[in-house]
This record gives sequence, C-alpha cells and structure tokens, in this order.
Amino acid sequence: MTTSTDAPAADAARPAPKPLHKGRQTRAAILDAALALASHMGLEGLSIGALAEVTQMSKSGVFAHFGSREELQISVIREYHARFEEEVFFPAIREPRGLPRLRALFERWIRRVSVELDSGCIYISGAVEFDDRPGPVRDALAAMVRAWHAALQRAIRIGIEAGHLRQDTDPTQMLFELHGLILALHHDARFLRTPGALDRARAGFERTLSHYAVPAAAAPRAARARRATR
Amino acid sequence: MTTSTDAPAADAARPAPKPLHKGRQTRAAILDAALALASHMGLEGLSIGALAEVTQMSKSGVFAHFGSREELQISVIREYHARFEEEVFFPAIREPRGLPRLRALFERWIRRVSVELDSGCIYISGAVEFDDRPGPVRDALAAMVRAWHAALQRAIRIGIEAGHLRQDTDPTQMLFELHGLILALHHDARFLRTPGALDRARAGFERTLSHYAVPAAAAPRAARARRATR
DNA sequence: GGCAAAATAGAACGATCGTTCGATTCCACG
DNA sequence: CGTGGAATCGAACGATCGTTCTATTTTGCC
Repeated sequence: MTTSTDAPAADAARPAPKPLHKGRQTRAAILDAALALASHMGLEGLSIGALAEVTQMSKSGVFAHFGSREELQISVIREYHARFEEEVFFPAIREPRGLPRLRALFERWIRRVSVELDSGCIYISGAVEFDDRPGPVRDALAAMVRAWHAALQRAIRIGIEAGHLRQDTDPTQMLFELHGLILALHHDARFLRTPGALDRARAGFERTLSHYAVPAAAAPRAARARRATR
Repeated sequence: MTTSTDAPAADAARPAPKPLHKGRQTRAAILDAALALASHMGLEGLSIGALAEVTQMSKSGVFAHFGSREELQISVIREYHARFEEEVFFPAIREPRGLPRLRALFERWIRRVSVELDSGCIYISGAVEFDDRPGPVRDALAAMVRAWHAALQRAIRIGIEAGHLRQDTDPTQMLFELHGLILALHHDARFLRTPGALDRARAGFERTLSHYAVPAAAAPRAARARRATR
C-alpha cells in the first residue's frame, strides 16, 4: 500500500518529521494515485470509486482520509503544488540571479508541462475546469497559480535589477507572454499531438528574450537589436 | 458531412433550404441551450437532464434529437464551429490581404475568447478536457481546431507573400506564439479574472508583429507607419 | 378533417456517484 | 500481552447519469 509496490523496508530511510503512522502512509499512497488520476481525467474526473479500485481499498476507506470529495481535490492541488515546487522552483531558484535563473525556471516549467506519459499540468487543466465554478477548490487552485506567477514576476524583476532585462520591461506583460508559450505548448503537445511543440516553445522564449533582454550595455530605447539566430 | 443520424431522407440536397419542420426548430433551440451550458460547464459537464430542464422538455424528448450524448457533444462542437466562423473568420477574411486581415483575425479572435458573460471558448476548454480522452468527440474537436489553425497559417503565408511579413517567417512558429497569447488571455481573464488581460494580449500581438513584420523601409508599398513605441 | 408519421412525454433500467453508519480489523503503546 | 483508539470494511442511501421502451400528443400533407 506504499507508493512503491511491495518494498516495506525502503520506507525507513525517509527523513520523517511526522511520526508516519499507518494512516499517513496510506494517505500518501492515495494522494499519489489521485494525482496520477487527476492529471489524466482532470480534477472533476476524480472519483472516489476509481481511486479505491486503484489503491485496492474500499470506497469508504479512501473517503475516510479526506472527509469529502472537495477536500480530496484540494489535497491533490496542494500535493501537486509541493511537487511543482520541488521539481521546478527550488532547483531553478538556486541558479544565479537574473537571466540564468529565468532560463532555468522556464526550461523546467516547459519540461513539467510537456511530459505526456506522466501527468498533465493540473494548474492548466484545473484553470479551465474551474473558471466558471466558484468554491473552495477554485480558490485553492487560484491561490497556487497566483503564487507561482508571483514567483516568476519576482524573477523577472530581479532580472531587471541585475541589468539583464531592459529597464522599461513590464514584468506582468512579459510573464503574460511567457505563460502563453507554456499554454500553447500544453495545447499542441497534449491535445493536437503536434511534433516539435517543445522546440517552438523554446524558440518563442528566445524570441521574447531578444526583445526584453538588453543587447549588451545599450540604452533601453535602442529597440533594434538584431541578433543573428540562435 | 452527414456522418450519421440526423438527416432522414434528404441526404442528396445538402445546401437546400431547410423545410424547417418543427423538429429542426426545437433541435436548434436545444443546441442553443446546449452551447450556453457547455461553455459554462464544459463539454463533459453537458447533461441531458439539465438540458431538458432548461428547454422545458422531457429527457427523452431531448435525447431523441441526437441519439446519444456523444452525438450531442459533437453537434455542439459543430454548432460552435459554425458560429466561430460567422463571428471571427468570415468578417475578417473580407479585409485586405496581409497585415490588415491578420489584424482583424486576431482582434476578433480575442474578442470571442474574452467575453466572460457569454460563453467561454469551447475549443480551449474542450482541448483540455479531451487531451487524454480518445474518441469521436476528441476527433471532431481536433478537426475543427486544426481547420482554424490552418486558416490562420494561410493568412500568415499570404502576409509573407504580400511583403508585410519577413520572408524568413516560420508560419507555424508565429501561429504558435499568437495562439499562446489567446490562451494566456483566456486563462487570465476567465480563471484569474485579472483586469487588463485583453490589453496585454493586444500588446503581445504588437510585440510579435514588431518582430515578424518587415520594417517600413523594405515594404513594397509603404507597409505601415512605424509609431515610436507608444 | 382525417391519417400516417414525426415529435414528445413518461416511466423505468442499470450504473455510478458521494456520503453515512455500524461493524470489524489492525496497530501502537502502556 | 492486552487494550483502546485509529484505520478500514461492507452495505446501504438517495441522487443523477445515459439510455430504452412504450404511449401519447402534435404536426404536415392529401
């Protein structure tokens, strides 16, 4: 019932602040399955019955860990957020301030979104599912997305302070455009299955950078920086 | 494209004036309600019961017009496609070839997506809902989206031929970036409810154009007066 | 106006959903 | 080792889903 199929001894090595009762353990396993299921069927497609089948438990056994379907959905969102931080944010934030950090953030973001074998991005699918559905789930989801966007804007602002980005860069506008590239990648790769979408997202990033980045040490008003490819 | 059920015996005359039986009439009314419902709840959120309630009919009465829920969903997609053509494509295609036409296409696209009181874009929500759900609905949806994208690429290619866009423009890449702006607009306006998203999409379009459009000097016929960055 | 056909209503079905509740099994700790 | 509390099960509930079937109403046409 642990995340790894049947290797009971491997769990001991994990650094455990929590006493790691039996309950926590299976709760984590359920959440793991729920995350995989939600990324394929969407947050609204999450059903306790299907979750019980996957985890080899009874419906009520699964249910007892969350108390309601809504709470389960919110837990899934929080878990996704934690993993997103772990895989995208934390590694990238260790890069040097400015352009390198921004590059790392975008590259890892791209990778997280484009994996089709694994989960689709719950931030993206959830945004569409709940854009007309008020409630706690939507609130939780929006809070996470806003936090991530705020982190990106911070990285952009640092890039401006560091002199890597043009002084007149509007962080909100730049984030809007980068976010668009991610969404287009998600659309083309996962829905249309268009090959090469990943490279197009990268090319779009470079093209965006070619506008917002300072060429060398020029004044911000010299808008005609013609960099030869790449 | 009479793939199946709905045409009784008049298969031969497709563009014939519809006799407008009572059946067609109510079918159109149902489809109208279905479109409104699907744009709020998603294509998967479409339920025949709710549809019957809205149209003041019995469930089986609604059902009889489509034969299955899948066929209803596909009908909704086709109806949305028709309206999309009517509101976005046809008016824009009457603009002069090249940049003016491309501008009109994007501006109308933006407007169609950003109306929050009315329907959300089924192309966008459907793409997320069905990116992991093979079947006829996904196929129909993908076909419509691809047709729309093909039309946009055609407009971009014409822009290149007309000398309005740079000769080395990659239409697929440019479309990818424009599509990203639309998706970001949809996300920010409908989910995050961020004010000013519409203007950011327009600004993104101009910034994209400032890269792909030929500078005023090289245009064969005084392409466009270059404004000095607002 | 009458009549076949089309359109719609009504009831019922099996399935699945989230949720509740009481019984039962398991685990941790004294 | 035993026991109390946590964890889990099993069955059942009401609701809603898509779908089917049989009546009943309505419509279009001669």
